[in-house]
This record gives sequence, C-alpha cells and structure tokens, in this order.
Amino acid sequence: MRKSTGFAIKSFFFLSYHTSSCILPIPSSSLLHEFTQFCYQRNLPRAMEAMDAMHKHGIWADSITYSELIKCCWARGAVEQGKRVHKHLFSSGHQPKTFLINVLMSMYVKFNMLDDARALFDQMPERNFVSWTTMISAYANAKLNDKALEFLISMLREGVKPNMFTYSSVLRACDGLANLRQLHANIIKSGLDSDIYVRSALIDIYSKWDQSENALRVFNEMATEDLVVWNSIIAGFAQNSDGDEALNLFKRMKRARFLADQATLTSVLRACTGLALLELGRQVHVHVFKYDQDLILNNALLDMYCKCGSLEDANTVFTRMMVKDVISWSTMIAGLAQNGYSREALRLFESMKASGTKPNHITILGVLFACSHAGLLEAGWYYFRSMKKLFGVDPGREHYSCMIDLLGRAGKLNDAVELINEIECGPDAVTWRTLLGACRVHRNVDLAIYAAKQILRLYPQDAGTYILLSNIYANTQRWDDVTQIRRTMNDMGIRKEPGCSWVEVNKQIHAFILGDNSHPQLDEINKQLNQLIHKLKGVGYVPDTNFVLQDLEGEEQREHSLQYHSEKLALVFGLMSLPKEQTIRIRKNLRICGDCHLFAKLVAKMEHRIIVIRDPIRYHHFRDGVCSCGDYW
DNA sequence: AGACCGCGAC
Repeated sequence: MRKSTGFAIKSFFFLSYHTSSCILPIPSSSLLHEFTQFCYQRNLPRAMEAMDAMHKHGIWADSITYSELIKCCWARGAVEQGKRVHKHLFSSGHQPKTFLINVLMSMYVKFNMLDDARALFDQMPERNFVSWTTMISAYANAKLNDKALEFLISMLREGVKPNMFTYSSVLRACDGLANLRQLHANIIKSGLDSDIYVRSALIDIYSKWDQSENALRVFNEMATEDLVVWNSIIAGFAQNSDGDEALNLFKRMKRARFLADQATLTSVLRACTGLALLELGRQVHVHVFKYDQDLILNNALLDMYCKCGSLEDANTVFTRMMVKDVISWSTMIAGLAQNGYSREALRLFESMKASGTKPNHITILGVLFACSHAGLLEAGWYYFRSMKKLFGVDPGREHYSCMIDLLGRAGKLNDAVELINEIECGPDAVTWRTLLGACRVHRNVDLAIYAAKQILRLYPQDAGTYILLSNIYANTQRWDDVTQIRRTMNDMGIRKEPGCSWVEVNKQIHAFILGDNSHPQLDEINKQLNQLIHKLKGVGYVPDTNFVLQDLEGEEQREHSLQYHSEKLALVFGLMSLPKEQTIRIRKNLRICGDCHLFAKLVAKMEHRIIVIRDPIRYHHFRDGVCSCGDYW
C-alpha cells in the first residue's frame, strides 16, 4: 500500500516537471540545482524525487552532491533509497569516480550488507587506500579476522600503502602473536605508531593477548597524552584481572589532570569488581550519576554490586535503569543466583521474558546455575532440555557443567558421568572440576581420583588439584600415593599458592597471607582468635582437620595449622574493626576450607554478624549459622 | 575510513 502511494506522489511530481517543460523547457541546470539543494538540506524524499526526474532526463550531478545524498541514506537507515542511488549512479554505462564508490561501499558497510560492499569493491576499476581500508575495517568489525588480514596482504601486494586508519582497523582483527609482532614492526617502520588511534589499538590488542608488559611499553612511549589511550591501558589491566595496576594507572591519570569519562569509569568499576572493593566502587558510583542512563556503565555498576555481594545496591541500580539489555538482565540473574537468591533469580528470568528481551547463552547459564543452587532438579532439566527449542541456544560445555553441578548436588553422580559422555565437544577442566567437587561432598573416592587425573592431564601445573588428590589419598591411608604426588610436585617445581584473604576496613585493604606476620595488629588478632575458638568450642565447635595437608603429625598440630588460615584472621580483624551492623566482606584467593566455613557459620550466629566471603568460585553469605551456598561448594 | 567501556559454569 505504502509503496504505491509513494509511487503516485513520485509520478505526480515528475508529471509536474514534465508538463511545465512542455510549455517552458526547464534547463537541466535548474533540476540539478534543486537536487543539490535537497541533498544538502538532507531532505531525502524530495532529493530522491529530483534524482528520479534527473534519471529520466539522463542528467547526472557531481560526486560531492551524491555523496551527501548517500550519507543522508545511511544516517536514516534508508536501505531501499540507497540502492536506488547506487543503481542510478551506474545506469547507462556510467562509471562513478573511485571516491563515490568508496562512499557507496561505506553505506553498505553501515547497513551491515558486507556482500554488497564486497561486490562493489570487486567491480572497481581502480582502488585507492580508502577502498581497501573500508573493506578491512568492515571485516574487522564483523570479526571476520581472516578476511581482514587477507585484504591487508592483498593491499600491500598491490602496492597500496596502508595508513593509520588501515592499521588501527586491522590490529583489531589480529588473532595471533606472530601476526601482531609483524604488524607492530610494520607500523613502526612506517612511523604510524605515534597516531593515537593506532596506539590505543596496539595497547588494546596486546592486552587482549595477555601481553600487559608490551601494552604498557606502547603506552609509556606516548608523547602527547590522550584520554582514550589512558582508557585503553586501564581497561587492559582491568580485563586481565590486574585490578591493582588498573587502579594505580587510574590514579596516575587523575594526577595528570585527565577527567574520567564513561569508558574510564567502566574499567575502574571492573577493577573494583575483581578486587571486591565495595567502598571504592561506591565512590565511583557517585561519579556515575553524571552519566545517569549510560547502559554500559550501569551494567558495570550492577555487576560490581553483585560481585561485591551487595544485592541491595544492585537492585537499586537495576530498578533505576530506564533501558535494560540482555547483559543487564543476565548480570542480575547470575548475581542473584550466585549470592544465594536463586528463586528471585528465576522470578527475574520470568520478568525478563515478559519484557521481551531475548535471553542468550549466558542468561541461560545463570538460570541453570540458579536451579543448581536451589536444588531444582526438574526445573534445571526442563530448561536444559528445552533451551534450544525455547531460546534458540544450543547447550554448550558450560551448560553441561552447570547440569553436572546440579546433579552433583543432588548426589546423582552416575547421571553426572553419563551427562559428561553426552558433551559433543568433550569435557574440559571445568567439567572435571565440577564433578570433582561433587565427589568430594559425596565422598566418592574412586571417581574423585579419576576426575582429578583428568584435570591434571589438561593442566599438569594445577597445584590445587595435586593438593586435593593428595588429601584424598591421605584420608584413605594410601600413603604411597601421597609420597608419589609430593615427588611429582617437587620434580615439576609446583608449589602451593599461599592462602590470602583481603578485608576492607575504612577504605583500606588489609591483606592476610598465610605465614606472613607483617600485619601490625597480628598479636591482638591472634589473641581474639584464640578467645573466639575457645568460646565456640564451648558450644560444640570441633575443628575439621580433614582439610589439613597431611605432613603434620598429631591432631593438636593439625588444629593449630587451621587456626592460621588467612580467612580466620581476616574475619577476626573484621569483627574487631567494623561496627556490629556492618557486613564483614572478605575476598579469598583460594577456595574456603571446610573448617573455615564451619567457623564462619558459627561466628555469624554467635556474634550476630553478617559475613560474606567470596572465594574464586563461590559466594558465601553467612547469617544466623547458615550459609547461602547450602554447604555445597 | 578510525580508537577506549558492560554479562558466563568450577
């Protein structure tokens, strides 16, 4: 319907030209003049009508005017009109200038019509560096890395010199270190490494390849400082889970009198998230108000509050967000589930569907995790088996691992093993670790040993798994095997990472490391810890020495070694330093041991405190003598 | 023709 109306108007318009030209021929220059005016006024409908009229008269305008029209098409997403301009430009054997074809190509790229852009590129009699760069950046943006690199090589082969635009694009498509080194060398040779876009692209890609040192080197060579280049290096460290360094650089940036923008704040929040720095995160939140409805920044804020264990704050942010996307919902769903609010997570998933946002594979993962956490076996199976049909997401390894966790919790180890055999692309270390966790809780020694061996086959340097395996052997009196593990670890130079816990008090981070006596209040902490243990034993606390490495003789000594676990020190320090109503939040580098878990539960009950301990895998909210993890981890 | 920022199971 709409189409025919448009046609009527168009014909009418043309008719008016036609009739008037019968009486008084309109010189082509006046048609051109009108067309040009409409193009520069960005009046797309009138410009298109004028173009059609010109087409009938076989009149062509100049390239600059057409490029204005094309830009107008892409700014409005007018695909059909754009195609009509394309057709007009090539009609009657006309050959537009290279410049104009480049503009047309960019238009198709903006419309995500890469094949059309490519077809134009292939037909071009002459290609300049813009033509090449347009295609390379299009492929890089579409993550068609091979194509982008292939085009760069052809470009060089044809003797066309890449410029800073080319390199900043192609760097994003670089998917190997060897390629990257080669490119970097070329960039330096051509002197383009001083371009700030190229520099930030270099920092970005080195960071993505986990080459922080090289990223920092490129950063430090910067002569004129630039906010985006600062943002790139801060983001690089924040993403490589080196939050400390990211925050240091942020401080340096502020000293250099740069004002943080959305991108800076997002990365700083990510650093806070990784380090579980709730108070610092809250300070950043104050600066975020300036960018009230910035989606990316709000999502980062949401994640920070979830990962720092403050669901109240996360909820406030979530409610205030006017626009939410799949990431906002997924963050909140996973955050709720991880902090022990599985049913709320599943309810939120229903709201998400009602809101019309399409869940992706990460959303589903959060949903399955929520089911696993709440022990909802049937719901878990339902979502798992119907995810493809309901949401168009094929179950990946990660979804299988979640189901294995769910089955493991329910004690259905055989079903878990069966499910592992079902995984199309085969199990990975996470799969086996999940099974190992289940074996540990349900004390299935043989299966645990099997799972641990699978992990070590994939990661022969994994200290944690050796320790676990050695403990399993020790607990079943297989001393020869214990000795064998020790020897392997020695031979391979594998050391147990010392346990470390961090607690935030008055915006200061206090670190407690096993075997490190540098904390100024350590004597007082130990005194209070002894008193607390004594008090707890009075109400039936029995230290669980199952988790102690077996090189210690005698129960008393083994108990003693438990006492110095870093989370106990951090917890006691939190009790000493924080007001009673304030939650004690601790982050750990290693997974919490059974004894510390029991200890935290009892302390929470006896001292009427809320304690949150985040280990690398799970969140533990202790309140009233129970933990949100349901004692499964 | 261009850069930096947000969600995932153990």
